[in-house]
Amino acid sequence: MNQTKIKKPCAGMGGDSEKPYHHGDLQQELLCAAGRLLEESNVAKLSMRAVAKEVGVSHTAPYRHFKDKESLLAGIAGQGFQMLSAQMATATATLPHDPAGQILQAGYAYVELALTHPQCTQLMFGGILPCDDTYPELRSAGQNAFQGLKTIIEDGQRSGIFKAGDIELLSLSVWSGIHGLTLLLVGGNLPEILSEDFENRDLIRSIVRDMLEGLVAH
Amino acid sequence: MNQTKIKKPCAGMGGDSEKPYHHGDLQQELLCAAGRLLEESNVAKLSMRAVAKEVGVSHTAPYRHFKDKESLLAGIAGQGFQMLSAQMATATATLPHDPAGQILQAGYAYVELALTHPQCTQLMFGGILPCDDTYPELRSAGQNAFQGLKTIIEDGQRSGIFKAGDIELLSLSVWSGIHGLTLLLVGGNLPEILSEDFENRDLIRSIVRDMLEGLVAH
DNA sequence: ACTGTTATGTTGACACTGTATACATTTATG
DNA sequence: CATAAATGTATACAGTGTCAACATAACAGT
Repeated sequence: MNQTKIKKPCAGMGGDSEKPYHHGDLQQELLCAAGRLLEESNVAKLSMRAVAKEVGVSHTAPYRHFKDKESLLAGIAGQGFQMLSAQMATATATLPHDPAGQILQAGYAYVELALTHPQCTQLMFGGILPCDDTYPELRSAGQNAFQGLKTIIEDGQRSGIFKAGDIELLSLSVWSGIHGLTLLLVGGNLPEILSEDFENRDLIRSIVRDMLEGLVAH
Repeated sequence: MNQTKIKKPCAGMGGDSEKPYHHGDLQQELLCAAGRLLEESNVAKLSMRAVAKEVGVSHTAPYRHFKDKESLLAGIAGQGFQMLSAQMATATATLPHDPAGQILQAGYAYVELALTHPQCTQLMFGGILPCDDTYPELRSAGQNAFQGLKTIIEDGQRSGIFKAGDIELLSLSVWSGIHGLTLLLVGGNLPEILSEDFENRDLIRSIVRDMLEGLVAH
């Protein structure tokens, strides 16, 4: 058998100088494979043993890197939060002096990332992972993403575009709107709700416009 | 053994005239017990066998009433959607001619119901149940709840309080905002995000105000 | 270079899960 | 009362998470 062991580092993160132990970075490979399998079905059907098999190790090998299944799931969610805050940052950076435009761009990014990894999104916000401080990485990652939004709001207030008010509360309004639309889309709850079929970007644009202008008539 | 078989119908729905078979309405009792157990942990840890034991039947008895575990979960979610649309209806009814107030009341009701049954809420919107038409009851229930919101918006437009525009899109804006806040609260994602501790009702009021007035300065 | 310690991977076992099948019992219906 | 349908039980099996015992590879210190 001329089948040599292939090392695919799977996601960036490392040059090939370090491959400290038997396999090259099994931990990362497990996370990656688990994320892939997760999207192929759903969190309830993801099994530790299937992940191990996918990577080609014994069914208990993952336990050297993750205390239990929940811990592996937390790792996947952590990756998701990192991607989220990265996406939000680049979306914001594209329109340096247009807070309203930044919100729209962030909305696009948020929704599109979530729709690319719907099961991961559900995992990040879906209450399977405990809310307490069991996995501190998760909290800090979420906080990081929110910080970007606060900065947008603050900029908008300084330049007189946005109304005055508690920055965190205003940011929460925006976050809630985008987050709610995103989870309705990801959960597939919109077809049952909207009689017409809209493009996702149209929905986002509509919601962002309403958020900016408000509902009341002038 | 003077231990007679106790019939507890558990949730309204029936007079005691009909108790068609061996147990009195095992289906409903299973749903009820499952909902209870669900809230005690989370959907990943809810087991069919535990539900059966809780009700006091053999571990295969539930399969006479639910095709599989997913079907039982769908039943729980269905109950949740019914409660939701009922709550929304009564919340709306309390302030007959005040669309803005109705939105606020509906928001209170939405959030508070969700926080009373957090795991059920996650189940309703969490992507464990399939999005397609496998469980039609779910879709119709969700549609029903959304209909109430559309009526509020329509009333508000007719009385000149709300701006003109596609009713479904405007309703979606409101729904998204409330839904997003709700799921952030239920998922425990807010403590990691807000530096200060707010009362839930304060958050809802703040978001509803922002939705009505908009973000832009006048 | 040898040794022991640590990090990592494997094998085997166990209790528990979802669920199919075969059987038993109760109720409804003729 | 007999028979069919509805409902509950007993048993069995493959798949799951995870623990304990063992194996090996990398490293640290002599």
